[in-house]
Amino acid sequence: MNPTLSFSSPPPLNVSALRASCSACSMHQLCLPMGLGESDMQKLDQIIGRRRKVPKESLLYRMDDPFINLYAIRLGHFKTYQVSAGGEQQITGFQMAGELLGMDAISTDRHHCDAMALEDSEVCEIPFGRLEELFGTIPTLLHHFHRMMSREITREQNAMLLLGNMRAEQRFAAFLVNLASRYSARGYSSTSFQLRMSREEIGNYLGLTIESISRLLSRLKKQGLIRVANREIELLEPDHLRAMAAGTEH
Amino acid sequence: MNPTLSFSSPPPLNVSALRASCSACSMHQLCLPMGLGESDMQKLDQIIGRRRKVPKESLLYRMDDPFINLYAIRLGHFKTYQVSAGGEQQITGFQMAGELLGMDAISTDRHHCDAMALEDSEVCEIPFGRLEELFGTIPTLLHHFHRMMSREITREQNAMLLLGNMRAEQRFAAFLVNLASRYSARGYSSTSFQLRMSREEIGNYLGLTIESISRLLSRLKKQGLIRVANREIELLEPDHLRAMAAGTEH
DNA sequence: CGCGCAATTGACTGCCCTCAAAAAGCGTGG
DNA sequence: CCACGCTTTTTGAGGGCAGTCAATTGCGCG
Repeated sequence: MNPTLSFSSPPPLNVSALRASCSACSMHQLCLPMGLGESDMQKLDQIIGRRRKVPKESLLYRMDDPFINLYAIRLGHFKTYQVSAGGEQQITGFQMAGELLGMDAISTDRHHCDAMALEDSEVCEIPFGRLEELFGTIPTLLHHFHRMMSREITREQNAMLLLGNMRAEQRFAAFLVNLASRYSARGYSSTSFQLRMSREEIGNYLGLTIESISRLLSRLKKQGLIRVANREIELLEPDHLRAMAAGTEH
Repeated sequence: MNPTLSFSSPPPLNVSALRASCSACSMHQLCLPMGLGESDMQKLDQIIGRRRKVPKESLLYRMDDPFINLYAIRLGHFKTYQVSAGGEQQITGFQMAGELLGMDAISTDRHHCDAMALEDSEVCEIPFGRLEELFGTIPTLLHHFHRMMSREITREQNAMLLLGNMRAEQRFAAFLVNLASRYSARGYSSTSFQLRMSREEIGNYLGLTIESISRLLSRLKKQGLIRVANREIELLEPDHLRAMAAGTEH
């Protein structure tokens, strides 16, 4: 073999460079390693599994799959949904970069829902068993993990409030405002972004039909609160939308 | 002082007997100490704070209270509810003995909802800071805690499915079936129990009005699926109710 | 017995769903 | 570039499920 091939200089460092690295990841201020020092972050890097590309519309995991890994989203968007005994599906959340997938699987050691990529995406595998071992030596990591799980709980409580108490218009405004604040936290515009999900998926998540979503978009557009072109959306009156979401607009 | 007073034989053991004790608690197979050995359970006992009685209709904590303790329910029932910006309240769950309250507060260090006793109840205070210290030395405890948080997440995902996808009758059947299985897990009858909450509270939780709940009760009664007398309820056809909840009855 | 609150029942309304058709995107291939 | 087919979205008309409003009944308690 030709000794000039790069095969001949293989410090294991490169291997780990091919693997995921939290310190180099643009999401580390939002994701699991938030608040960790340099050395703790390296320990975390060592247990993080490979990066995995997840093409649009493919499943990261499906319900009842055995639970091995949590997944941190590096790039892209996902939806998680449950399928009821009667075959109906309910989307339980839309996730974006920096968020953690799979925490609902811990309780039964099997995934509790399907997770599908809404666009070509990329995740880091986090073997949960090894993560739990790390918790013993990095209390900061443990505490932040608890915050992330707790955050997931409050997120879903908010969704319950939305589904149980709000009228269609209010739900939709809350949905837009929620997306806006999450993009804002990631350094993107909070007033102008792309909807990564179809009208049908929005409707499913909000407990409404696709027709209702379409009508709501038309109405808000007519009222001058938003501008819409296909999946591109601009919030022209964020304050008004926030008030609408809070139910305090009148 | 009279040396015959019991003061003169004060092994600290008595003090801890006055405090909460997991090993002596009938709920320890369901609650936080599940699966712990004798010595680990004693370590847990040492950090558990006082028992606290919570009279009917009084608040264990309210939204925005600083987060100090988790609470394990020893006895009784609670409801947790959020109040939206518009002042509407949404019940996010009913909790019973062996369940943990307050996990939604970890993410922000403030409670995210109100927790009110539905009847005279009793809880154990669990100082969360000290619990986190224990996690480093009792991996079993940590793992079980994660399961309980994860369980809370799946519980709420199920509630989202219910609120987003089900018709009124299906929601109510799912509600009854859920209560039944939780009483069953606690060694009580799964077919005959007391509703600890009002019709109004049931309706609020299920995203329905009190009138709808009342009509549903009447209809299921007329169909011979249940027997009702005030808050006493008996499930006469649990299989049928399960099928109704699953949406597979026809 | 009478008061107050909770629950039930009935009549009617309205929000959102269902059904249906037209319009707009979007990828493919001529 | 346009034609074509397919999917997604929009728009319209009408219906139904659960909500609203209102009156009655039942139950606990002084």
